[in-house]
Amino acid sequence: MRTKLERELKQTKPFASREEEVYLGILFTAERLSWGVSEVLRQADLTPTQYNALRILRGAHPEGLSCNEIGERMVTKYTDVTRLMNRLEARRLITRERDERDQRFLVTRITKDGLALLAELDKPVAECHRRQLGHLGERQLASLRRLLDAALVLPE
Amino acid sequence: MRTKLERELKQTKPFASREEEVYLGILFTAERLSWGVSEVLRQADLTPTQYNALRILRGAHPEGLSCNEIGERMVTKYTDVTRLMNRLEARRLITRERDERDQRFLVTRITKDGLALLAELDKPVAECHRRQLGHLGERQLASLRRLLDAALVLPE
DNA sequence: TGACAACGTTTGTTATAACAACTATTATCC
DNA sequence: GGATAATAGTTGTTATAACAAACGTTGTCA
Repeated sequence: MRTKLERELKQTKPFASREEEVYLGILFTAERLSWGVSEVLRQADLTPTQYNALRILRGAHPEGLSCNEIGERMVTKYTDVTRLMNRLEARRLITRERDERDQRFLVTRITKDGLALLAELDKPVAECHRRQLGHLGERQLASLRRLLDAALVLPE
Repeated sequence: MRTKLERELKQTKPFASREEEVYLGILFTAERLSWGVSEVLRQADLTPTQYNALRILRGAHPEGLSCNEIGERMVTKYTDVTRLMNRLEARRLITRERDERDQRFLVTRITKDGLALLAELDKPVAECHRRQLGHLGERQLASLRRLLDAALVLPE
């Protein structure tokens, strides 16, 4: 039987290889899932990138992080952290200050407003995930987690 | 033990839920995999989006497709097919002509040059996939394929 | 048959991602 | 200790993604 992926992509010819099919499956699923989350984030006027950065800063609260560190922890590696932070700072969701010991570093911290915004989103985001993936159940989610981890080849 | 995902994201706190972990796992894996392919495509000066569109047109050769149809078949749903095609047409990788029967439609077809460019890329792309996913082996690839398909909730 | 809706594509606008060049600060090493 | 490299962040530029409004063509229905 045709997979949902084939139907979605209106694929008429078979995939070139098993690897290619899985590759496209992962990309397509990622696209679908992140689209759902984007919808939720729109109510807070946040892009997925901005949300990701704020989540990272919440995880690093109250110590804060440098720009580079934020960029490296993001799901989609990000090069232009400066302007991303400019926008969040303009909305008072983060603050920035020079590191006393090493003036090159800029320590970025999430603000009370930022934390409050994230708190508002926690439930709707969790519900979105449950709606999109909850039907898989514990066993399949665990399998998927294990296989995705196996798929990740660490950079040499 | 910590997963590769946790290490990659330098995650210090546990994920909010199993669903969230899988969600981030899929997004991160997709990012990693597509980064590898982008590297390969760079040698042909093609973006992943352009490559995806050309692949679709090769699949629909020689009948061709309308703009909307191309946009809908793409892995990441695309809204601005017109300008994407403008760029490909400027490079003589596609041609466009009005449908005789219904002047609203614009039939887009891949050219010989476009087919030749794709043919050049077939082997390096396949090798990239094998490098990135081949180590999983048949069984795990099949499982992953099945689970990803199960994860896809079709739009109602 | 003529107004209106539906459809496919184009265009305008804005925001942001990607890349490289640049500035400022700290570390290294002779 | 001073030239040089390394590091952190900024800025400039270009290309493109996202969104909505507009345009032209075809279908529908009174």
